[in-house]
Amino acid sequence: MAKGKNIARYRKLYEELRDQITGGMFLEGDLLPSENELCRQHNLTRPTVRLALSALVHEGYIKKRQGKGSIVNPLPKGIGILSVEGTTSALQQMNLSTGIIIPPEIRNWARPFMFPLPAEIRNSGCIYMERLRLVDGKPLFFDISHIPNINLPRFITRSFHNRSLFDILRKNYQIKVVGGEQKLSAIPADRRIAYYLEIPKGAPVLHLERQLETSRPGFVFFSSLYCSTSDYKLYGRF
Amino acid sequence: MAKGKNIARYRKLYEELRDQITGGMFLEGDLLPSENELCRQHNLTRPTVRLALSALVHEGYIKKRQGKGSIVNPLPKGIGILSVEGTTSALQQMNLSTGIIIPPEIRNWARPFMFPLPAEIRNSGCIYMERLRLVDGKPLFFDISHIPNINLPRFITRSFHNRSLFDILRKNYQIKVVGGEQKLSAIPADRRIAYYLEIPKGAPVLHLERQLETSRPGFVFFSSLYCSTSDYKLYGRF
DNA sequence: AATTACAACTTGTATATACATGTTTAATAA
DNA sequence: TTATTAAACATGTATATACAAGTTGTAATT
Repeated sequence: MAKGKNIARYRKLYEELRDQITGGMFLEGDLLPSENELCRQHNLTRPTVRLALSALVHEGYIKKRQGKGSIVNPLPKGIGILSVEGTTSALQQMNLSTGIIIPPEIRNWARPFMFPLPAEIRNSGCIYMERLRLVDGKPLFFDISHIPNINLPRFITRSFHNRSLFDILRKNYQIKVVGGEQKLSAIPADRRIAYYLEIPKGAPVLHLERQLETSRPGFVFFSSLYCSTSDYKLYGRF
Repeated sequence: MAKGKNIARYRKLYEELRDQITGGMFLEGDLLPSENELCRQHNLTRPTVRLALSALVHEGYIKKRQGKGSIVNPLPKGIGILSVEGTTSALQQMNLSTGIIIPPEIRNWARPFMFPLPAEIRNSGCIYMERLRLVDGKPLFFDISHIPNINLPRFITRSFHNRSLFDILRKNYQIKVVGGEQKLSAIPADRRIAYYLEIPKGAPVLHLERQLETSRPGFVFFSSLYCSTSDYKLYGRF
């Protein structure tokens, strides 16, 4: 498939600017080219350019000031996880590694599940995956993903090494996360969590359960995350 | 002042639809009037109507499906706190009450503060307030607000009873929260927190520190929240 | 009766244009 | 030199229009 052919022009501009920001081409406080300048550079009109910019605003990469311009926000110094963005994004300088505990495999959906499951999804297989995210060698997240096995060719064979699930879905399958629900709680670590996160049993742990809704109608997926926040706090822009 | 005069037309439509959704005029799964219908009803053009709708999408009130329409999302059944929306919003049916522990008062800013303070804010006074949010009589949140005392006439005398700080800022001062940062951790409850939340000392508690950025340039405010999640989980749409 | 094709309606994308309003800089006047 | 003014430029708001693409119900066809 001629990837990148039928993708909206505002979306391509969004991807380009986003890559430039996360890639360090712009630094905190820098101004993006003005809207009219972007129009000229990409041969677009202002409403189209503004579509791309408002997506960047929405996701916290930039802020806009009338009369001033589009100002690049600081990249999250902690672990960006609470906004719509995925775990690994925008973690340039931190030494983040990923340990695969259970590689992607097809399973049945657990019953009961953390969120009510639509019938189409419950009847499909579930791609199950367990990962441990380490920062500077110290385990920080224990991450369980549940993804409906619907029209995701070659998904299981892809490498998730230091790549966000969000990035893979967006770039390889044109599936964009457009929103979702999350449930958050502070719980004492059980034996298994304590073992993986290398903390005492019973220590406070953040538990985040998320249902991610996507631009593909009916396609939602799920994430369950246990975080040790004794050394690092969870950080997010929104 | 003739309030509601110089406010953008798309913003008034947004407020109207938002009130209708949170007020129960639309139920989960209902379709909003189509964009063209809203154009006719309010004598606007589609780009303007779409501005209002995209704000509702952004804040999780609706989702849109091409060819279908604008579909109303379920109102959060838990406590909506993680998205941009304030604490009290969208809690129609739950019996939420607010106990004022320390009513709004002028203080100096604490040093060190949870976020770095811009000079203009550090030199201004700080409106400090402590509240306890109870659901069905059970304390759930211990909420500390820090607001710069800059051009907020009559702020201290306003009633915060069952009103979200966000609503007050938006409707009385035309200050909209446009984003921010948050730091999240799971900590053991200290004596004071345990006392207010009526839980054992050392029980896991969610700690949420937020810096809220607004549509008024340079105006940010802060919130520090301690939540007991043993009975209710924190719930958010994003 | 079941299927197909189409029409009507929906949101998505994009252009072109205009004026309002906030910010910055440079020219001008005191 | 300092203060004021104006111009240039930034984003914000709004209109008008057009076509693409997804959804749904209906009418025609098999």
